[in-house]
Amino acid sequence: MPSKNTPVSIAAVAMHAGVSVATVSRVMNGLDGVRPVTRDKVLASVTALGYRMNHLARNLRTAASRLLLTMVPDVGNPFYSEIVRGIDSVAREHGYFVMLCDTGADEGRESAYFDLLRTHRADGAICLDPDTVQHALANESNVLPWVACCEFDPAIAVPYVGVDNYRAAGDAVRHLIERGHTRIGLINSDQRYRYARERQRGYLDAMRAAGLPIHPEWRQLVESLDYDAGKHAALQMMAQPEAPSAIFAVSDTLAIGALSAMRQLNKRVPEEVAVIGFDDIAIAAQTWPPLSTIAQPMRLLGETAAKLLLLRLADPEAKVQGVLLDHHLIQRESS
Amino acid sequence: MPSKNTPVSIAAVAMHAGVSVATVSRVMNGLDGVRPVTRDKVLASVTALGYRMNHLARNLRTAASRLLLTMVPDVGNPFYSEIVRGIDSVAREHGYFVMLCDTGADEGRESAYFDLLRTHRADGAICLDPDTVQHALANESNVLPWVACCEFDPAIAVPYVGVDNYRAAGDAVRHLIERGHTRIGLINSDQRYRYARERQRGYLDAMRAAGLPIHPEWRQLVESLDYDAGKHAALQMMAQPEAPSAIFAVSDTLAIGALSAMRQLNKRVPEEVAVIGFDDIAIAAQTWPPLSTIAQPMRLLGETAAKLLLLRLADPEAKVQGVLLDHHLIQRESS
DNA sequence: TTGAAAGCGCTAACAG
DNA sequence: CTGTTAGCGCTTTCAA
Repeated sequence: MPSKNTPVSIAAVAMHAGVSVATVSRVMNGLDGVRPVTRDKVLASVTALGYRMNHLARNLRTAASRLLLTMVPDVGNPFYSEIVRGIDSVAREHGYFVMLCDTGADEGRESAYFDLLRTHRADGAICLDPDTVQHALANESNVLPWVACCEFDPAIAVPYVGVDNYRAAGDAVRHLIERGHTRIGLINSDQRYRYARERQRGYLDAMRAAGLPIHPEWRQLVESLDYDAGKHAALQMMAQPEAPSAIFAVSDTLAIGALSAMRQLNKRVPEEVAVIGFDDIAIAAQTWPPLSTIAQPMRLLGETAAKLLLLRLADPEAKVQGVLLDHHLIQRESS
Repeated sequence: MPSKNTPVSIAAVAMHAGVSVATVSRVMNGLDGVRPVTRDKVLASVTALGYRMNHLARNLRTAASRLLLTMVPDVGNPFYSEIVRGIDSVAREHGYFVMLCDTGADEGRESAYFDLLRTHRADGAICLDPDTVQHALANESNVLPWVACCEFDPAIAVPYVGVDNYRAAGDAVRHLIERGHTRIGLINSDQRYRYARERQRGYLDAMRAAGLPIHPEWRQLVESLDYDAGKHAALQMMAQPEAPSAIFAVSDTLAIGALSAMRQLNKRVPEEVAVIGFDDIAIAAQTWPPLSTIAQPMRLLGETAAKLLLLRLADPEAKVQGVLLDHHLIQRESS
């Protein structure tokens, strides 16, 4: 079976089978209205010639690529990869391929990727970038099919899925308070993210509601979500004269960095300082001590985002709603 | 500026500018042989109408999608995500988008993704799947442009990039031996991966070369590379009457799981049992104790793979070689 | 320097 | 049930 250099076209199959291209097309697309005998004849030619449809041509006709774009700020972050898995599974289930793009939360790069949508190389997009960069896409939201995942601004008319970050952060802080802490620090991330702003609001309000003191020095802002960033922030925070006895980090990666800082400082966790994270990524259960955290349903978040997008694709008119998923506290040994 | 529902085509621009579609095409592609006046006229119409080229149509003509496929066994594995970053950066530099696909190391899924190549929806592919599943693609290697990364079989005629797993594993074991260990265990992964088989060979030969005893019970095979798998394997290994005093895990994630197991067993690391991993993912420096490991140049691995593919795309005839990159030992506190 | 026209491989009316 | 035919939006000779 010589692998032909010239890819065989639908016309070649039609000729070989002694039918018209239309019939071949019908068979390839599983449309009915084709006599079994004819179908078999076509199928035989297909295998005989090793025919494979050129999707490019089909897409041009149908104006659909069956490709879904997923834009994430950082593919390396385990939080995002779990979400991506969720997206991928429902996309594949519906015959779509997903194209994963790492934007680095950069507006320019995101816009470049978004061009894939504008130029019909992708049918729809799921955006996990900061809501501040999402705003740039908001104008086109009515004409271009995209949905927001995790990050979203309810004010812009785009379907979204996420969690109630304000309440979740409050839950984390209230948990710390219940454990007897009064000096609670916050390691927060890039304020371009709405989740960061919301969680900070949750932290602040929970502290106030409990009548606890709020020290600006107990709040550290970091730019990236990697372990080192969390470590440095924690080190910084503990270097102060009156340091917190508990730390709430808005991401597990940051919290794990904080754990590492405590080790370096010879502070026992949770006896001397308690730590709680956010997300519940796989490694949170493996750290020392195992990390308490606010779990987000990552997989489901991704699946839901994909479903919302598919809905929007199926019916561009349908006004699809935003949806909030439940979080929950997982207490392990770090708090 | 009303966002038109009907996407404007090249014909619309031509009409608006009072030129032919051919001229518009020339301008869009930056070909010369167009009078500046004409060019400006066209450009003006382009912005006036908000024209964006339909790449689908262009691709059909040029038979190129500017899309590169990257097939990884598990997007959630931090080792792979760093490689993906490398691939992405050089691809983008050359005007390609990369489409990241999670195959789960499943032959069926990989084949489905590979269809994107066969049906012209992607120009080339980079495969990180087990060499055993790569074999299925080997027949088409001469006609379909793809390269292997990390996993590769030198026997099949496909460009590849990776490290010398045999020697690297030997280095890890020799390091443990130098630290005075004689009872060394191996946590190895799925034997469908050539790297797993090579590292095992490296382990075995290094042990033999040092005249050390080899106990089959000191070898644990796991199916997945997640933390839990490493933990269970380590637990299993330590449950034996004569347990190892050192463990070499073929992946950092596995090694981190082993660290977690030692904690549960109240074994001090490295005093009672030493642990060394492989890869040097970001979190390896943050564990307790910080993990010794064999570092792979992950980023460079990805960049090189992309470059090899680009080379193959530019000149399908050129016989591009396989390349091996250097690894190195990083000793931290777990050994 | 520009335009006319022929496809790229496929789908979808519309006929028969 | 099957075939004819007209495009999808673009690139690319070939002529003018």
